[in-house]
Amino acid sequence: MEAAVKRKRTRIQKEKRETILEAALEVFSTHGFRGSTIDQIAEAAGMSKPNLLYYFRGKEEIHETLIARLLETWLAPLKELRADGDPLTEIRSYIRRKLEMARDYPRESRLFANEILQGAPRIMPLLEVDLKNLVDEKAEIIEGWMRAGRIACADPWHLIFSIWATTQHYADFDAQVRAVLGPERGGEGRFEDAGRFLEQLYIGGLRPKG
Amino acid sequence: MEAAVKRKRTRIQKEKRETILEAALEVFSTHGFRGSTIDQIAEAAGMSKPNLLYYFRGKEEIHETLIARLLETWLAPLKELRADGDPLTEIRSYIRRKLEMARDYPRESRLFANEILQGAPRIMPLLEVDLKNLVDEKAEIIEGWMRAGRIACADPWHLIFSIWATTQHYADFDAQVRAVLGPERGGEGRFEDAGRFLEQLYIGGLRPKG
DNA sequence: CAATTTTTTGACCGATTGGACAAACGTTAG
DNA sequence: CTAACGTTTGTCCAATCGGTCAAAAAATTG
Repeated sequence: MEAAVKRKRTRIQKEKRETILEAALEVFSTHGFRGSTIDQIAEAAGMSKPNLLYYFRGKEEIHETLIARLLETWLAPLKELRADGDPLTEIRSYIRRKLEMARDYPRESRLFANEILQGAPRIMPLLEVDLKNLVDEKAEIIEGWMRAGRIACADPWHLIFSIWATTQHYADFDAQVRAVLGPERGGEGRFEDAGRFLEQLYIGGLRPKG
Repeated sequence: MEAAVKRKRTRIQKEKRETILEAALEVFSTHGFRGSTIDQIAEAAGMSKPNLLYYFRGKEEIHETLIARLLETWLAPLKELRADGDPLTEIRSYIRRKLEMARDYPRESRLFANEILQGAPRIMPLLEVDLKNLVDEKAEIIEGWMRAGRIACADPWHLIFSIWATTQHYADFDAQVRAVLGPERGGEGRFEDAGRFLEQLYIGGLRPKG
């Protein structure tokens, strides 16, 4: 209670909130926001609906908490791109990190994709500020490499978009990827195959001419 | 009525069904299946809910009709990939066609993305048969080009995935692309920029070594 | 014109939804 | 023990959902 400003949470509150968020991630990522019900989340979290609503004010607050926390995780790989590294190595590492995230955190990727797909109504401000600033900053770095002739010239923003697209594809469109590859080729090896392909594509496509 | 097998539709029925499908595409693509209501679709189509339900048996049937029709449109660009053409030209044309579809039919792309994101519950059989067969066939062609040394060797399935991902990204994640590019760079020119970038990436990445 | 068929609508229904609430339960400090 | 606190639950509610239905209104046909 208090003035709602003070964050005084008991141990149980912290634990239960985590349990709920974990369950909500599972449910939201597979059914979308409107497709998910509080009952579903409550059941997945192993508690009753009123009990869940004791820890979160409502469905919206759960979703907001999840998205806000997710954005940090999502920006992290790009933040690691360093201007003082070897360009091709830096880009290759970034692709690898993003692909690992698609493999290890597909639910987070799908939650994010769901939100963007529907116009990002709940996070547009964050995208326009935090994400845009980060991308602008890193695009600047990449552009510097290009001007120095260390990699081929290309639009750095669209380069970043293409890396997002190709890597997250394996999380967001997993159902389609599996369907097309079939049971044999669609196993766990698909991420290694994808990694090899993407590395070759980007190394070849970005190697400076000459 | 009749035996339901015979398709005897009056002029009004055909027109109204088209109006409904157009409205449903708009609504479904921005809110997903569960996020959309019949009332929303009816209002977007300019008619009452019972009137809409006079032309379609239910929400599910509208969605199914939409998806079935969409799949044809969606497979078409890949079908045009011809084994007897110049490899790099064929691939470049395919990328261009897909990018044009993302630009001109973003709602269709998002409808499809929504469905796949949630595990493709309604079209998995179609993916496993129609889509898989088509991709396998075209992957075979691409593999032939690679064996002949006409383009660099790479996994043809993942090559196709990457083309899907990078082109559809501009429709599915349009909100994010616009947010990052900002008002100036995010205008209509973004598709031309994307086209130039992707062409360079794939031409460079697939040019045979030597 | 009247008869018939197609189209449209207002009223309604059962099910599900997000959420409220008081009562009950459990735990711990005195 | 009791009082105070945090936690949990059963019950209930208003709103919304997909869908039905009978009857009105148009349109078509004779």
